[in-house]
Amino acid sequence: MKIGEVAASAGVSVRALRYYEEQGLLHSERTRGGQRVYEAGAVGRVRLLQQLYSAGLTSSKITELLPCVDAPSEHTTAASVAVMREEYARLSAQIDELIAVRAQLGHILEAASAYLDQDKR
Amino acid sequence: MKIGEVAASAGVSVRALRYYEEQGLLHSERTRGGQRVYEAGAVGRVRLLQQLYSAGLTSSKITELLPCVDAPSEHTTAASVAVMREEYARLSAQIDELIAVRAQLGHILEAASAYLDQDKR
DNA sequence: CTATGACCTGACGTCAGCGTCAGGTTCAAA
DNA sequence: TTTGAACCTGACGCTGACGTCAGGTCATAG
Repeated sequence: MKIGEVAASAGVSVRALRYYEEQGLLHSERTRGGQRVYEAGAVGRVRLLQQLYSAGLTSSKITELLPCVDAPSEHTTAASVAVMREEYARLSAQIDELIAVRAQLGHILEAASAYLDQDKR
Repeated sequence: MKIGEVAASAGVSVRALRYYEEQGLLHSERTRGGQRVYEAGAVGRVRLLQQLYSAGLTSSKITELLPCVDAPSEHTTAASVAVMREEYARLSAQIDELIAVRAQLGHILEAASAYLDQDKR
């Protein structure tokens, strides 16, 4: 697969894919001419990256974690497990906070909707 | 209250408070000399802002929502309710995604921990 | 073989939410 | 009245994840 196809399939920009490679998060072969060629798994990999990014992880954190995902046996050190525990806790805290905010928004929404309904009568 | 006290109480920087004001999210009176003076409620307001920011809302979204929070009856329009519904949905989606990511991380962590334990024997 | 669309490598631009520095003013205690 | 901590307004700096433009190369359909 060429970079454009991967980008389209994964729903990201070509620039993003080059950026991921620059960060060491995505690997590619090259043609004689120097153009990037990806294995089929690349699309899934990119989707995973997107998920992790949108979960608030930074490139460097992902860099620390990916080796464990790729080869759990080879690169699992006490340090990487510690990083994962940290991120797990951070994620949990963030989730709780988001849920609290959503609940608040829910209350406000309810009141607002009721107000609008009443207004219509 | 002066800006330094509010900052300390709310656990944010003085710069952040000025920024919030610049964005129209936080109001203050002024002394004759031009220094900011806040009501007691400001600290809670700032905490709310922090929550919303950490929930991934941008200043402009918050700007759209705050009037509804402040005066639910006065500024509740169909448009603002629509914005709130959008944000509610976005939040829900984000929460689901985070939970999924956390679960993945959990699996990896489990495997990694097991591997380390086995290694020790 | 050639044309043209996709790809390449720099390298600078963007946007948000502040940090930080400069240079000057205000306030409250002593 | 003085002094020094806290405050003021610009205005530039920073970080991360890309967007975008320039100038050139590659690949493949016709």
